[in-house]
Amino acid sequence: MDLPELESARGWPVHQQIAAALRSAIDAGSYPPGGRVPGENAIMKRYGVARWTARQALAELSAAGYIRTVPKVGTFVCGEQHLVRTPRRYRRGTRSAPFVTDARDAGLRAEVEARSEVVSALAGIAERLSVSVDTPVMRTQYRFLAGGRPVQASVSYEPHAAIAGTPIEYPERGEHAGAGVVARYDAIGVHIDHVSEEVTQRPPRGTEADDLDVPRGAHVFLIHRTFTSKGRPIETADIVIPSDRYSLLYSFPIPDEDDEPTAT
Amino acid sequence: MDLPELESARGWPVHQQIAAALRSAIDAGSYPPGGRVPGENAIMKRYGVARWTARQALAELSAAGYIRTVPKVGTFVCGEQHLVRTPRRYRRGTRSAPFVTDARDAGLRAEVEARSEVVSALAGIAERLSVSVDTPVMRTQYRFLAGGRPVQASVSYEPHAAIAGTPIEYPERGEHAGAGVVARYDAIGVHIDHVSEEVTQRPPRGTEADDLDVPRGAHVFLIHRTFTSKGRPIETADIVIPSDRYSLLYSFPIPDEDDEPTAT
DNA sequence: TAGTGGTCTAGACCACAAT
DNA sequence: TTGTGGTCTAGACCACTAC
Repeated sequence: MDLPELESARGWPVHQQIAAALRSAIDAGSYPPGGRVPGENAIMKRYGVARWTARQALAELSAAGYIRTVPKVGTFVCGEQHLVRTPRRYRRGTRSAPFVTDARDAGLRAEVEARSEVVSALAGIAERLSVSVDTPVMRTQYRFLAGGRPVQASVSYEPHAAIAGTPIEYPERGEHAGAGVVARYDAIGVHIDHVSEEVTQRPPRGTEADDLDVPRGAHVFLIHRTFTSKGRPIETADIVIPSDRYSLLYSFPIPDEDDEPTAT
Repeated sequence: MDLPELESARGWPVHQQIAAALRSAIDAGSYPPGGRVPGENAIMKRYGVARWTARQALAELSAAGYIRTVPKVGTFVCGEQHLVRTPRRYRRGTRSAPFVTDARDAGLRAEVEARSEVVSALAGIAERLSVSVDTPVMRTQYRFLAGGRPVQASVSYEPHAAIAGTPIEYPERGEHAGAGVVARYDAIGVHIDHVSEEVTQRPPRGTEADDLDVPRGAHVFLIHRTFTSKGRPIETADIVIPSDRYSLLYSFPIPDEDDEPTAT
């Protein structure tokens, strides 16, 4: 317990002072990555504060990705394992999905689970795919694991008519299983030439916190991705990524003045 | 006070039940956007819970962007004003900065404050600009307002040698004030052809919460952007954006197999 | 069995705004 | 003045984990 005293008796809230003390102790290396950090009870004793105060301090560091609190086990320093998601890898000719390459770059073993079924398009998806409501679409639910831990989940939608009876009908089966969307459609002669991704961010919902192992207070990225070929939507997906262990890297050319705008 | 009873007496934590009740009341339109929502004290009375429990319920909705709690004033439903940041607009030939166009699209008046000075490059910036430490760089601090409210802040760095004595030396002065980076450098014959943005996300730090008017529990996007010309870094910036009122839209072509990789 | 964090109660004082 | 949310105390019970 080498937490420093709280000096600054200014008007600062106590929980912020404690959070600052703990943060600098971690930065100084007093608590090595993966190691145990004083938990609620320890902080209550150390500083003579109530549980609420201790928890507020820990919640602040937890949201910032400094620590991770495991219910009934303890509180630990987060190692800085940082995966980078690289949509630039949506390039043609890559055999494996972009995710697999990203994970290997980080030195992690990658696994992908997928499960497909044909469903009727709801309004939102129908609009994104430019089809009418109730059109049959192939819905595929993915779960991506790196180093044994889940790091990404997504739900993909493709108009069924475009792939029915082709070798890529079921994304998780056959010769093209595990390939990225661009490579899969290349296999049936559909040349995907554009992607658009809308990035937002929010706390985990429903079972996302459990499924993706999102620590308390941390948020997830939500990406709405649509692939198009000559302006026509080919596939759209909702991608959920825990933001505490991922960053998103976008790298692309600056279009010239005379380029035509593309669909949103 | 038309909050429903809590039916589900299952093992669910009370604060989650209250949050769910309040959320559905908002979704159902019981509390119109901008209107007042039951605060901590009201929830304590309505459901007979302690302040901590009430606050946890409100914190959940606040982090999700449903409500905004203004200290000592009250708790209010967030209107869904959604700005879209569109780096696709880094196109050549646009007179005004991309931000201004984004804000106008949302029907808001845009203002930009900027302040420049020459400083010595610290290690991180020096690396991103491929210059040595202590090289003089022009640092510009921006603050962007839409409809009178701050919605974006950034710090930009450019090697001073490249712009010293040119009409674009001070980004906020002269004929090219208010132009985007691409247009400014076009003015001195430097053709920026590529941009890379790394997106992360975290709670607001220091004065960011106040400066950008980030509600309690909400997070900000942090973008590290670098413009390059023929692979050589021209400008790099750290951009901070409140994520509760912004989404990021990336739209770009899929490179072909034989394209060369670009610098990270 | 001892320790952990998760949840919750029942109070309290404060500064500030009056959406 | 009244009501608001911000902060805090001092307890409590629980389920689960680690040893």
